[in-house]
Amino acid sequence: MKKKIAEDALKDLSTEEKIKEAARKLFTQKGYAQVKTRDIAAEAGINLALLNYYFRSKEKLFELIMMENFKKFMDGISVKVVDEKIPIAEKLQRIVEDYIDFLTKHPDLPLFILNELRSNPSIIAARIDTEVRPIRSHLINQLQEAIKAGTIEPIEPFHFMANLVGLTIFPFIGRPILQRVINVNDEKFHQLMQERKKLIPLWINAILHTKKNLN
Amino acid sequence: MKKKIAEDALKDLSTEEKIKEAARKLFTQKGYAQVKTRDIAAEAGINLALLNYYFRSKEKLFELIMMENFKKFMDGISVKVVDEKIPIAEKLQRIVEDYIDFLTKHPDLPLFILNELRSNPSIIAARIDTEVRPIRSHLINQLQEAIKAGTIEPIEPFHFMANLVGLTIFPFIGRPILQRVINVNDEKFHQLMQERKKLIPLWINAILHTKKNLN
DNA sequence: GTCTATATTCTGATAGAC
DNA sequence: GTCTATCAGAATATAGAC
Repeated sequence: MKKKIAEDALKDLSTEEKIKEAARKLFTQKGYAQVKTRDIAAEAGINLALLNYYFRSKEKLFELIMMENFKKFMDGISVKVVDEKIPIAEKLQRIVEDYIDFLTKHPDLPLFILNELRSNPSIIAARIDTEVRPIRSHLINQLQEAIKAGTIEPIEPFHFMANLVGLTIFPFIGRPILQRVINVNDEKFHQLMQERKKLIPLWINAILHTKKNLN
Repeated sequence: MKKKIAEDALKDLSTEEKIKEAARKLFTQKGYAQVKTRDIAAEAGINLALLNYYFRSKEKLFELIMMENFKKFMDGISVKVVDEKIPIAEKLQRIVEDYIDFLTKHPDLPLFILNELRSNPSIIAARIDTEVRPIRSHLINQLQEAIKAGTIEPIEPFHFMANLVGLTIFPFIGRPILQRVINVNDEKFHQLMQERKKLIPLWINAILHTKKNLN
């Protein structure tokens, strides 16, 4: 029984939350400069003055959204990864699966983050050090142990990370161009992303067993 | 013998070219809305009025830059790929090598393109159809022939493209976060990108020989 | 808390002197 | 062709009534 929900998802929220949700949506989609305070007010279905009443300024509101987006983006990775002592191959499966689910729900986040990072590298620096580094260390340590044990071929941690993240995230940020070039509709796209949950770990595994015969 | 070049690379250019170069730099780095006409004038070392004198409006100037950027981005791929009848593995080496060289010279282009594509999908649609599709067709045809011949394992063209482009481009757009997470300096970064010229084709090859045993 | 009206600042574009 | 000064409109923020 489908009730009329979608008409305005903001209906049940407090005014403050309505503004925040409207701002989150627009800022994340378009970035700071493209979004006008009037757009946010219109999207939230409230008056322009209320934005300043609740959040003082456009800039403060944006900072709030940005911080929450960073947190969301980080949490997308960090769960379930650090503590457990399962083998790296299996761990990859979980990471990729979780992150593809996450990206399906929040497809605009990566580009938002990458743009912010370029124009504002310092803001996130501290967060990376405290939040991402531990995960990285854990994963990279496990990688290097496996290399030392001879289970996998030697690989630079940078390459490993770039491959893992690139294979997982890139289809989402390159989606418009990829879908047009390969001629794939939205349904097929999501089906392919589901496939990638299984395939990426397989591929990473293949990469980790490829002898690097440079020159 | 190093002459004092870098102080102002715009020095020898005509006023019109100075403005265009300044606009290219800023628009490509930050996007349309973030850049103010006054920023461009300052960067070019000229007066604000001259921007309108030469280019009529900010929008016209941006469109000019955008088109040139698209062309550059496309040309980065299209050369050398279509006509020749060399095997796909070898072709991949050339594509990846050329494109990494290209991205090293123009590291801001991918994010610029991806942002434009999201906010303005229609503009590029036609260009993709006329310019990228032929290359795609050629490469994908070759891929599917190899699959039919049993030379490589079956793979969705979408996955193949997403992997190829993702592995090549992503390190450049994710550079700020990757470098911080893995703790890699600029020199090392470029060294790693040189390595990837050889490694990515190797990895793609490994992927193309991985049996997809789903479920 | 919410609104309308208005003040203030920013930004793109032009007029007119040189 | 180049500059200074300025305008017109857009965009953010606030005052003040309800």
